[in-house]
Amino acid sequence: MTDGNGVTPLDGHLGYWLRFVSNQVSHAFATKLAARGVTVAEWVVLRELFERDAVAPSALAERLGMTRGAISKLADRLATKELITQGPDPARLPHDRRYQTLALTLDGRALVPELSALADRNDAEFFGHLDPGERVVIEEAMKGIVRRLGLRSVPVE
Amino acid sequence: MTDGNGVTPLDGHLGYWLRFVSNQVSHAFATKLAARGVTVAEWVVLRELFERDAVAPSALAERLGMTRGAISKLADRLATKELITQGPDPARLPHDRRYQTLALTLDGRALVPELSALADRNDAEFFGHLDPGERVVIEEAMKGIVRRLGLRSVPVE
DNA sequence: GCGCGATAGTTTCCTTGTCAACCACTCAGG
DNA sequence: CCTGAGTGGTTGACAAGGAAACTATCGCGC
Repeated sequence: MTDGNGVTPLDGHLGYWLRFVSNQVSHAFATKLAARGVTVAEWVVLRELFERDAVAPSALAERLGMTRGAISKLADRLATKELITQGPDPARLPHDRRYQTLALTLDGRALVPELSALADRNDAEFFGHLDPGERVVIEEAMKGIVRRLGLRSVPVE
Repeated sequence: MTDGNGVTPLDGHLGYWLRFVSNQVSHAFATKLAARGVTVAEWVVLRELFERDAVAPSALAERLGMTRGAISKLADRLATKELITQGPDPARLPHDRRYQTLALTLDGRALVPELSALADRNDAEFFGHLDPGERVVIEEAMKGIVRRLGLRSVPVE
């Protein structure tokens, strides 16, 4: 797996191909989302809030593998777009005023299924032609890696 | 593939898993490279220059899927670290003074095999346990996607 | 009750990339 | 010639995230 120089070519690494394709997929998705005025990171947050309404910023940071600072700014952006609301945690009030809660607005909630359709389309464009066997192998391999290395989210160093 | 809401779960997309793993791989690699004071983008440039000495910035931009502006700044950084040299294109001189050429310094050239070893190790950590069959399926699927969609590099919109 | 450490969130600074305007240079047509 | 279109490279404004310092708040131990 080395060339004449004793140095592995870039594309000799599986990681190279994964990165290449993954970047393309994300980029294509970002373009689709941009038409709706949303970034990929914003989409992920919206999607997360759709599932479990009323989430604490730090919990989001944990789940999404971003820093609390990043979530803080992201939340501000989404609030400005009127897609989410920020407020004190009603479940904890009046006890702990440190906690915040993010939740979808009606607009935000209505938007998620539309964006989800874009995500489906995007995935199909890239992976739709794979035969089910291949698909399973790839998906299981990825899940296996995640499990084996105990990966949670990106920044956990 | 949809949950009760009629919305596909995030992890129902193959792209999600690819991105997840790919991010982890890159992040782990970035950490290893950081110990040598190099970023992933810089590594890719060094690796590219290692193969074909004397490359034009715009050619690099094309190959690596970055803008010319990004390469310009990246080259400055690498030059500051004395890993590459920037100069007029000797092959074209004295004809076209617009062309520039990037080339590794001796330090830069000596560094590549060391970084390559890190890349090998990183890839092995994540993918070393896959059996050869799985590996081939994944790699071929990725290459197939690249070929099928005529992908060249990220930004080609 | 008080103070001190932990914890949630915010803010500041830094890095790195894109985008778009810009400069320098070449060359082809009049 | 000289002008103008095209190309290679650089620069400046901006976006987005990470790291770390900072703020506000809480609750435990004395």
